[in-house]
Amino acid sequence: MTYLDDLNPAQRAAVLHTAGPLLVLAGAGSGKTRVITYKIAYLLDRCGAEASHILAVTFTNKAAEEMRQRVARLLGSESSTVLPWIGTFHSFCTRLLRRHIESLGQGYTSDFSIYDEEDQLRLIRACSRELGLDEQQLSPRAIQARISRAKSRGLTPADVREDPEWTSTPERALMLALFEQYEHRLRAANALDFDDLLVKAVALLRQEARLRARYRAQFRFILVDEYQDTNRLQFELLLLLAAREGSPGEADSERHVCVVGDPDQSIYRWRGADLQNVLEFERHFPNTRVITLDRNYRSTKTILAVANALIRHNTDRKEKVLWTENEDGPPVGYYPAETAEDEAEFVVERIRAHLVQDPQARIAVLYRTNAQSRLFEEACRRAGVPFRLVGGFSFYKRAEVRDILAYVRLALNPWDDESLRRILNVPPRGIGQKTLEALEHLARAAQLSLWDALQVAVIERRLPERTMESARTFLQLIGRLRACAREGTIADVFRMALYETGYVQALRERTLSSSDPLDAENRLLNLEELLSAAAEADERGERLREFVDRAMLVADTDEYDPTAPVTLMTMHSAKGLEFPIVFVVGLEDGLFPHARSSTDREELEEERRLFYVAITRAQRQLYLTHACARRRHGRLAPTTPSRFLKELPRDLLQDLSLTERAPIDRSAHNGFFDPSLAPATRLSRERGQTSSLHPQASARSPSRERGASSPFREGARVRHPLYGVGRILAREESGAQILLTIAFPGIGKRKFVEGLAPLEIIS
DNA sequence: TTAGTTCCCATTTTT
DNA sequence: TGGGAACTAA
Ligand SMILES: Nc1ncnc2c1ncn2[C@@H]1O[C@H](COP(=O)(O)OP(=O)(O)OP(=O)(O)O)[C@@H](O)[C@H]1O
Repeated sequence: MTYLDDLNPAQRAAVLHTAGPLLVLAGAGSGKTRVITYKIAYLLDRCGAEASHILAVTFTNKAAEEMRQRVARLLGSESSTVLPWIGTFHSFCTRLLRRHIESLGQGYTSDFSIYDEEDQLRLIRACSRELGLDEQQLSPRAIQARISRAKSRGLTPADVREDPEWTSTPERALMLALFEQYEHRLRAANALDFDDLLVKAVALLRQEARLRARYRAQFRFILVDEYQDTNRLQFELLLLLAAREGSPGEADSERHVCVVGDPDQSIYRWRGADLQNVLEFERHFPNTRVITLDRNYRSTKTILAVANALIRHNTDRKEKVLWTENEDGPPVGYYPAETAEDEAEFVVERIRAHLVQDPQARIAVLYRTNAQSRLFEEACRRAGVPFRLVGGFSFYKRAEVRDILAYVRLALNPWDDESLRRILNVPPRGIGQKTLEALEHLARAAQLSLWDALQVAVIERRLPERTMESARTFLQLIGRLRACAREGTIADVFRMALYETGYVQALRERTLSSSDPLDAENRLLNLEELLSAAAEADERGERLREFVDRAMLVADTDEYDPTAPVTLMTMHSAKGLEFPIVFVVGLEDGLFPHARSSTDREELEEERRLFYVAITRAQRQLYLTHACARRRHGRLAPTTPSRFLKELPRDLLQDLSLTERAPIDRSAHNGFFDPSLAPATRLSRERGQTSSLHPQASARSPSRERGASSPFREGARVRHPLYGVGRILAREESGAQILLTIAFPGIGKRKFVEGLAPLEIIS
């Protein structure tokens, strides 16, 4: 009974309740995730449940992995228990469809490709061009968002004809045509976009009664975390797998569905998350037991009071107040910086102070948009504070990685026109725009895939002689890659996609003679990493398709490393995480709440919930900062503090600009000051902040200090994973970065960015 | 016809 | 700040 003692009575009740539907509604940090985790352990440990009977759904892959580890820890090392399937809805659907999509009878094969947002945008552009639409008028992004929202509600182009969001638009005929074309092309490409993964899984289970019965019998325990942000289709899936069907022979009483969520933390309605899933849960699952948890274990009383005060400003909610036995803790730090650069300096200086005090501290900097990360990255780099950046530049979303993946995806699915289009002339092989257009024309006329069109064009000699040669070589290349995909290891396939395609060769040439050798350098490194990832997957015994699926489904947040001392990420990515120290930055109207979500009341309330999520990530110390002036479109413009700040209790906030010695090194900012800053300076003076608050504008020379603290001195020997051992020839500043020129024997000189490149000092 | 360059745009959040 | 489209040189 040991681990059950870690739970309070309400939590324990939730864990012990294992028959029938259960809805756990609870505030931030009240132990919802803990309930799910413990319940899995309890089911395996005490209820004799088989791992295969349990389906646990989390919001991200990373959360899934963490949960798996926690469950394993609870069960103890002595148990060699197989763990249940824990993952996101999307990965669950992927698995289901890889196995059964052919029964759906819509022409898909189990080799279907998964199209992520980038693929979708390319496809939409292609459709747009084909229909002769004006891109200015209908931005591909907007179309993609709208199509996705419709699909996540389970709507088809036919349904959408009646939908107000669509019929009210002036371009509705065009939009509709585009939607239809998009769907048509996806199907022809044997490809599913993210929404399709859910759409088709629902269709499959709805249509195939036997399959449904089989999975209903298997997954007798279904647990869903972050339930408040599930969409319509995910709810449908839940209904199909777990709602009472009334067919005899089914032991519904033994069936258990447990969903946990917090309506105040619903921050994904903009992409179709539907709170109706929570509100109507009890209607769809009769005899639901509802348990609420309101004791917070995460944050100090102060932080919690601030969070509670904020969220009360939402009208569209059920009142619920969290409490805690934790100590009061320090006041929430508030710092209005003059400029966004100053804000970053302040935050990083504070981080440094915290890390000196407690090297184990885990600190998060949370912002509204990914673009805001840059200043904090630079400030960290300048100060020598190591950090992890989550999101924005996911490894598997980098262009070079996507290019190589496109080769592999094309090898796996010959109908995958988007992948083919992507790499047909990458690296340049003389099959350019005109040839592609000719091929597309042929494909359309003969109802062929682009791949088949290419083959036909070669066989029937429909291309100019020069192009013929390249096209033939290309066809053979993909043919070999395909054979390799069938028989070789994952690493073999990627090696072939890297080298035989000439991709690496082209990049190597660019490291020698191009405008941006550093960029080419970094790309080569990323590809090297991709190859290692492939080799690791081989070692785990993974299949090529699993590896590629995982690459397509990785989310930004999946890169989060819980042991990193400093993490930079969006507030959205921070959902479900916790940190002793949290900085919420950029609290300015227009940024947060974002200008595009400030007018509509519902959208504004979602922004407020987002702030609530951000605040409640903090365990001990919370900082709120903003800048009084910030560069936008390159121009420095004054800003207004976020309206949300006014909603927080004054007495719990401490204005650090009044008491704090400003840790800002003025000398570093000379270049930034220009006349347009004047209003902002005045603004901050009115707050009692004067330039005398910056007495530290000492002669501290940042570059010298950096030089002294860095181990990367000229003459030092370093090891690089790709090039081996070399010697540092030069170390120079270039903007915010420091460039190292390193000579490798037998290879030559290479340039790297200090702190970015995987360099290791050899003493 | 292709490849490289310049210019110009818009710019939230993400499974 | 970067990606994409239009433009231009080979
Ligand atoms: N009964 C308990 N005793 C001690 N600590 C607890 C207890 N319940 C939860 N905690 C701790 O409180 C913190 C928050 O728990 P958890 O992440 O499960 O909450 P949550 O409700 O999922 O949070 P959020 O909704 O903010 O994601 C964790 O650090 C967890 O270990």
